[in-house]
Amino acid sequence: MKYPFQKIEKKWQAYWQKNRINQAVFSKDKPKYYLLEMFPYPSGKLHMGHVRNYTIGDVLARFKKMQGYNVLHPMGYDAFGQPAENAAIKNKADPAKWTKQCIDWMREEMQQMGFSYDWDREVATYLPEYYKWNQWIFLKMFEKGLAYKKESLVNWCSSCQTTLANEEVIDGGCWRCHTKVEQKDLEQWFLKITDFAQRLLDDLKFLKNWPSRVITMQENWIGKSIGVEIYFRLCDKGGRPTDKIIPVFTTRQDTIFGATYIVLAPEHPLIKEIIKGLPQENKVLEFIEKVSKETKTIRTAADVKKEGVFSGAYAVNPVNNEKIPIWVADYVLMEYGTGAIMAVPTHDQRDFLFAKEHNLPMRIVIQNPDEPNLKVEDLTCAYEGEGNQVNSSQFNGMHTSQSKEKIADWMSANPPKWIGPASPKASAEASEISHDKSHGDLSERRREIMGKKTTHWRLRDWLISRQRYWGTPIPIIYCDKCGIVAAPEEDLPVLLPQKVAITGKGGSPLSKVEKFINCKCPKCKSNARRETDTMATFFDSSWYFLRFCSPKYAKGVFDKEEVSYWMPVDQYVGGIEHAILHLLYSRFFTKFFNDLGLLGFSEPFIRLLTQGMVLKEGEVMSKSKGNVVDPDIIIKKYGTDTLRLYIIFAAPPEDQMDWNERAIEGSWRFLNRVWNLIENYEFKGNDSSSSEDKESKDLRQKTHLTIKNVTDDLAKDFHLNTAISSIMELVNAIYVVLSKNNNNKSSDLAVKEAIKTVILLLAPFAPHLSEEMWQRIGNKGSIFKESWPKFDSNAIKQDTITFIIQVNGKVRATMELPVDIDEEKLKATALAESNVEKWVKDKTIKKVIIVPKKLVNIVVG
RNA sequence: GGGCAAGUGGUGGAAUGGCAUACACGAUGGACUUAAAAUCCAUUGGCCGCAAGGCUGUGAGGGUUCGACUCCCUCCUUGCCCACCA
Repeated sequence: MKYPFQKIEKKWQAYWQKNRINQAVFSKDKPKYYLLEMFPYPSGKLHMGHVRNYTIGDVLARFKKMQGYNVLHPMGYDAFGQPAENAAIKNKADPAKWTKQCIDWMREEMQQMGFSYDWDREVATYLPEYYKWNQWIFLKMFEKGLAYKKESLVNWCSSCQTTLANEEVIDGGCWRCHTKVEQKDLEQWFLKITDFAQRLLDDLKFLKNWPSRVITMQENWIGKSIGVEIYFRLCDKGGRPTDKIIPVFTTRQDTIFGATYIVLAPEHPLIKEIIKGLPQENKVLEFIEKVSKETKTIRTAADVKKEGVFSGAYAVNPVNNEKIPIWVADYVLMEYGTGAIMAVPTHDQRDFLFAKEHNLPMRIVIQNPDEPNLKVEDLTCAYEGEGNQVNSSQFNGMHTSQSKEKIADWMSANPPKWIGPASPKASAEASEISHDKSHGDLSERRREIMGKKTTHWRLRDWLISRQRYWGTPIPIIYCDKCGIVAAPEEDLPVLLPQKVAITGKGGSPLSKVEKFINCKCPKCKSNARRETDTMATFFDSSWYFLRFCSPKYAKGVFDKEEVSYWMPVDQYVGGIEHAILHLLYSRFFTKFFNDLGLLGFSEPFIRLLTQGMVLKEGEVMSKSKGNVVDPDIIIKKYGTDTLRLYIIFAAPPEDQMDWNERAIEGSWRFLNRVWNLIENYEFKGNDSSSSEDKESKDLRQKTHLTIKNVTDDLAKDFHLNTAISSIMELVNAIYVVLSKNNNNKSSDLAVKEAIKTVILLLAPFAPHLSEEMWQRIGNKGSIFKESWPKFDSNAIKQDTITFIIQVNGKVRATMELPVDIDEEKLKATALAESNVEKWVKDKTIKKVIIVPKKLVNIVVG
């Protein structure tokens, strides 16, 4: 008989809603458990990726609930963003209406999946009651100097007509539409995430329950390098050192004596000044012009030949007063370090290739201990390894493992070996060399030293301005008299105007809405203008997990007491694609709130599970490939529980899973087998007396072993797929007993216990079926009010064990023997076994290894 | 170029130092059926053998160990992340 999933699923979904089974109530009586899945972008339709993500989360949430935790399991919508705006342009619809419609559809689909969300806590980021707090947070950051406006080269997507954060540029393209990203000079709002770089890096060590690859990805992204900023001095046309300084950053200060030229990035602000009036001027300008036309992707492709030109100018190396030429080349990037490098062709492969190409001088300063007395003429590539210093003045003979530190200290503490004008004073001109304050503060730079130990970060400040309509308005006002002024807190939210013409072209749509733009300056009351950019939507999602704790709280961004109870999130489940973006931003926001004194912790997510993608025949499901499997169709055919079970069973949660239309039949068959356990078996009636026959005992043992295995799998390492295998094994064992006994009452008690256990263990995976069966075997109320079964250690205890008998490590027999058999007897029994005897006779027994309760290995020679 | 994963039957996968391939899909054979579907039963890594049993087998090669899918070294392959990062 097939189980009637249509009826059952509707029935229990209605029951859960009516009885508020999933409502999370603030209560300190029970331990809390906050389980969160990454909220979706409301596209209007759940795809298999969502189904997998939310099923994994739901299994864990329901399991924790049955274990007696007070579970918070909320859901919401990341509702601002370009897709809705683009859909609105396409359909000539209002993005707000469109978004609301999509949310309604998605909510219905999620309810149809039977996910145990507390729907009273639903949040949607496009609602003023939510984005008001985005604006509040922004103002707090502005107040603390963490939100600032700056003109700089930024990533620009011509297709999306907006700027992008560094984290949103993937392989040189826009993360949404893959259009090649251009560099544009624009004035934009940034968040100073770089102020948190050290803490974001250090605190990764607390995230013991995050996948190591996410940790590594974040480490790489933050990208700390420790080195030395070395101060080269620019020479005038007569070749004498001036007081202008060119700082270069290196992590290889041990090679400073081998620096034979300097290279500036083509965008370096000092170049034009350096080349003025020199014969090379035009050639250099032409080169800069040429490079500026290349996209970053082309320029940074690894196999491209390095190109460059001599600037005509020279600089002086502070450690030995050596005059070396300044080049301009495309292999040096303005974004990293100081935009200038010292080139050591003998010990850096890029410099080596460039020097060979342009016939630049080389000098060996590190000798490879395995290949000493290397000469420049013999080099076919740079030697980048460790070794002993040569040609390095007082450091000669020292190994790089020591010299690195020694040279850094020496440069930081000693004056440069200038010849020429006396120690130069800090000049305003010189401080313009640095293009970004985060790369080292020139005003503090001491000119009395050769260099300074410095740390550089790959992490850049977070660009949050978007020239789009569908987002949170940045609450800033521009006044001709007062400059940049924060919108007053009492005026929040600065509402996003309705009925705005959106074309997707020609800058921020809000800039054309006179009513929105024109306002009074909060300070001087004269006419002023509002900021027309909106916030990147990653801003919205960087704190939504906090809002869930008190979603309707009107007096502040969140209720401190509720947050201190529920937070941090105990288990977060989501896609690996957010390994950097969302997860880094959320960590940053949490630290910021912690600094404000609003939170008593600085990491938002204790445990993280990144689920794998759902593929079809090895390919990502996508509309363009036409290989999308619609969850709705599967649900209509097999029901939600089958879909949920299959998606968990098919692969471990972290791995990719390949959608297999046929394999889902197995899950469907299994649920029917479970259903038929009570259809075919007379469950009601008096329990017959417990029997001590072997069959009952074995089944009881299997039941309790299954409880142990499933509990471990769910609690420890997310082995959700094997949890289901264990339940399947138990069901198989029940059928074996039933078929043998033909409903013989002697094993009745054990069978009943086993069936009951199956229903309970299956509840997190197949909640509807379990509820129905639980009721049908005579229980009242929801199964989720039941406690998770506990195994009886006596039932698991075995009297006998199958010992493995090996001879020279090869299995020659297995023997069923008492657990507590003593070693001598075990040895004797094993040796007496006929097959073992065959392998042992005529040979000398060298050794017998006994592993208690497991095996005997007889080593013969 | 650097980093991190992973590599097991026809397929998804299990086993984290102790019986390799649990559980499931598929396949083959059988029962039931007029027939099919559904269901149930049996078999299912390869080779040898009537059988008992044996040999072989977890990407390749080496090592540690009484014993290695598991630990170590070298290499190959695939996936992901970062990348002219100085």
